[in-house]
Amino acid sequence: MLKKERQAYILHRLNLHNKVLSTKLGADMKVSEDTVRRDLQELAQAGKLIKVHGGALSLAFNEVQFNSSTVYSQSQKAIIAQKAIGLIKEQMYVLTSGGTTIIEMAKQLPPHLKATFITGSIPVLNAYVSHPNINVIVVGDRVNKEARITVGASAIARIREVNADLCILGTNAIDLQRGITDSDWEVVELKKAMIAAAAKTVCLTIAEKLNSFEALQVCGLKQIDYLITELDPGDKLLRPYVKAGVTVL
Amino acid sequence: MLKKERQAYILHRLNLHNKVLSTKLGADMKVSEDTVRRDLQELAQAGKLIKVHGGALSLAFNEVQFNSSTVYSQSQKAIIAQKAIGLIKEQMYVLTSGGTTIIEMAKQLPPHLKATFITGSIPVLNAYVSHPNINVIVVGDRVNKEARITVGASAIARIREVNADLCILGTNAIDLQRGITDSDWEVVELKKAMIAAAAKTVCLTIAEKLNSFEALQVCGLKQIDYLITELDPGDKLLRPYVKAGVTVL
DNA sequence: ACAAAAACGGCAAAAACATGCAAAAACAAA
DNA sequence: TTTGTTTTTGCATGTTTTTGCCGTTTTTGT
Repeated sequence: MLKKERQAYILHRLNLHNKVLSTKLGADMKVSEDTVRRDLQELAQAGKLIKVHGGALSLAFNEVQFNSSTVYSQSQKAIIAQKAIGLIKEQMYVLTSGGTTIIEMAKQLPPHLKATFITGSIPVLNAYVSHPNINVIVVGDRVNKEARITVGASAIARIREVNADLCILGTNAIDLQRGITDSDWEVVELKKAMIAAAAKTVCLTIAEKLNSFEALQVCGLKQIDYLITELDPGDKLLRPYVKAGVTVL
Repeated sequence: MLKKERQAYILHRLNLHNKVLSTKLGADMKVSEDTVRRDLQELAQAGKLIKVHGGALSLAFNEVQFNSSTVYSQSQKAIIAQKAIGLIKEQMYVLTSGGTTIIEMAKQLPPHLKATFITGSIPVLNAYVSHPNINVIVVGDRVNKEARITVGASAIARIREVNADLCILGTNAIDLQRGITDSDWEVVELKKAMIAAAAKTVCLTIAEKLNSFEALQVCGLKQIDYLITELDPGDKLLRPYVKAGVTVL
């Protein structure tokens, strides 16, 4: 096997799997690991891949994984937030859960907007109260320290009394079969109540969380009216959700 | 699994769920917990996450706004806070209003203290939720933007349901004839309810506000069990209050 | 205050790496 | 073709990195 051939093969494998192992390459190409190592070294020098201990990683892998600065997916979440804000009309009553995406949305609410927001999440609350025009209603009850959200029977009872126009949920995991799922029982109960109390349910999630799931179901896909991700609505990742009857924005 | 891959996976999981556990990561990636711990250590060093006992937290979660801006009479309020904390015993239920003095108290609560605090004040709430052991109950209702406290019929109804041991009030004005007075009608209503719902009422105020009054009465002096200022209890400024039957600390 | 869980630090085995070297192969020029 | 030079490759050697293990210390929850 020629040197150029070998290196082409390495890049080929790299495109396929995003990673290669020196040992495996050596075995597959029937050359010594030293040779492979030298090849990897050259390719790394040429900027064709990223050399790591034990093998190499594709450049694409690195971009995807490490392009985030301080706040992960900040820009994606900003896009999602803007789309969600588009659904909120003047004088609406909006129920919102917690989560960084919701916080991002709260921060970006246009200053002139007059609407009423209802939440039990402390961090979201903090974002809302600095807005000049919106009304804020707090759902009271015991505070769940991990999620920093009010949970409990009273919170759920209060939410049941609400007739909101929108319920906007930050989502931990969403999946075609299982719908929205979460890991905290108390939070799940709360979200269920919020969905029941609103005319329309909006689900915010970064594309990464699509097709993942956790232990407890919040609701099925059918109960979701809008799904918002940072992707273009026509993206092929979203197609199954469109087929399932969800409006994707 | 390569080291970089592992670390990318950790960040991935972290940004998905805002927290990771060393044990779970070790099991999922089929490496020892020591390896995970070392990975977390490196990532923490690089500022990609926040290492905590048992795992790590995402940077995004850490965004809490504690504006430690110049609080008026900070040192006096710290003294008052300490005296007030002396009244709080284990397992007590404590109703608190808002105000910078109460916030100061909340920040200084000893870490081991196990008690339940009930409040409708957003800034106070923020201080409470970062305490490791106390339970926090939020009184829900509409948020009064000026006072950053929940107000309204529902809030008052919820407070009426409470049987607290202590009601600790930050005070705007106190006076021998008029007792505690305030300027915001909604806040006054709320404070009245809080006093009624607790066995003992504690009034916190800096000496400056002694012998001043505002338009609306919260309660008379007789309803106050403890008066706490930064002054020595024997100070002559406080003597009239002692005579009126208030316990001055 | 106590028991369990987690973190720390050192250790050692294994894997991966770097380096030097020599044989083999490829190449260039006579 | 022959000869000398360069490149490539595999191997031996010693070094570094990585990783799991283990005993000790720290932290945590009850």
